[in-house]
Amino acid sequence: MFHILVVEDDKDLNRTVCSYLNQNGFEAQGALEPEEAYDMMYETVFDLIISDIMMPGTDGFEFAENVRDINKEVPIIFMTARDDLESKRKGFRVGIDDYMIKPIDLEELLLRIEALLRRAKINTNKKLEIGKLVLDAEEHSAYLDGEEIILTVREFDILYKLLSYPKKTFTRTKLMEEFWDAESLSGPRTVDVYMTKIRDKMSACEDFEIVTVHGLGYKAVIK
Amino acid sequence: MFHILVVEDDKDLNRTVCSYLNQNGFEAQGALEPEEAYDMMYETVFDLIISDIMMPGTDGFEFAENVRDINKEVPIIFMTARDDLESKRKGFRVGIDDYMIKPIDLEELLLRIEALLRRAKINTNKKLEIGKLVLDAEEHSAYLDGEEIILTVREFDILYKLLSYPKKTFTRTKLMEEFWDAESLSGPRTVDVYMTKIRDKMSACEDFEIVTVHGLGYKAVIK
DNA sequence: CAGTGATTTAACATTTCATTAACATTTGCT
DNA sequence: AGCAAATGTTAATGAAATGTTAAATCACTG
Repeated sequence: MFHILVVEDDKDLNRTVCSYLNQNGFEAQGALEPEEAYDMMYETVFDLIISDIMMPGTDGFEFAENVRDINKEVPIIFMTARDDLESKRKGFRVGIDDYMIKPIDLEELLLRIEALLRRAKINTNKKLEIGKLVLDAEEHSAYLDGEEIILTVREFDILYKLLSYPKKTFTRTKLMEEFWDAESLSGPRTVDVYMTKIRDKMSACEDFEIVTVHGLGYKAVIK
Repeated sequence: MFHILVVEDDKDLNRTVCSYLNQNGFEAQGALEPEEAYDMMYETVFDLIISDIMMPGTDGFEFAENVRDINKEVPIIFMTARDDLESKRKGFRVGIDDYMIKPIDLEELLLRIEALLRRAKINTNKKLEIGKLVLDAEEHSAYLDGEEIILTVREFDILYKLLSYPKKTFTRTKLMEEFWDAESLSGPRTVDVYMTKIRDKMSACEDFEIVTVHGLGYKAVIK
């Protein structure tokens, strides 16, 4: 559910970190060099990036700056063999969020990832409870008052997103960027159809409402 | 100006950290024990808290939990002599954001504080507060005394603009350039209608006024 | 390859809101 | 005061956005 990008030219370390994260409930993907990372960022929206500093070609600082130009929000953790203050200073200056010295303690990395995601307000808590409604991101299922409500993957994703950020308006485009393949040619009106479906299926739920923001998009409002 | 609370029973270290932060543009205050810290939190709203783990009386974990009960948002950094994973785990579990091992490298502490504040700031919505009126740019919504006032996108945009630059006069043309499509052929009198609508919807708000600047345009004046 | 369910499109219904135009009022000026 | 121009106000209009439904398409499974 949470996508993490690991940029590290050491193949073994890369695989170790990725598989550890994958075993712990994340969707981690590895890139061996910044160029590969850029390509992957076209495909997937990552919730967090872990990057080495010393890499062939673009170094980690440059990479972090480029990432920041595109996305000011995504948390970045640097991983490095160097423990000199100048590197740290440079790293924090280009907008990283945390800094870990190799050898990496994987469990600590996990703790720091969770702390950062929590702070980035990305809910690591995989269950969302809104009154009598429970959304379980793990199971991709919804229960209203204990009774399961069958939602398709798209329906669930959209609803979960909206309810994760109550009152925040999402444009159709934003939602599609997030949940549809990049190459998808579906028109934005598709989203409208999903809203009708979600509203319909959730009509028995009194605890929130999907509100249309005319000219912008949709938002969930908790009552 | 950011307010930082340093909770550390070692008087020397406490003073060292505080004065270093104060020299670097922060308003740091020290508390020698959690009880003192609670008192200070009554007086001041802190933007960040740095806490030792081992302290007489309440320990750092308990302290962090208590702080979290009151304020779920404020970033917390732990500072400790211990470097055992169990402590880290416990710390991150009670909701801290970062963890530093003594002896503290002050410059690194500063970097981490800045990274955390930056992230905390990204997550604060751009809110405009004018007396009892709150405009939330993120939500595109207005609350007067807690009660939501429904505004259309245009109404909100215009009002937000005017209130962002109180007393500055905006011509109809300027406003239209900013919020209308470039190809829009709408006449400038359209803006007048919006002013009527905004004044109407905001009639219950005593804290500001939209003033007509005859021959020029409109401005917001805060009372 | 048929069948099931999810997704998308298309068409039509409905709602919202931007715009205009008409008329009322105010302002600035002589 | 008296006039013209600027602004205030209101309601009606229509274009654009959204809601809804059903049928078409796609993707997968047995």
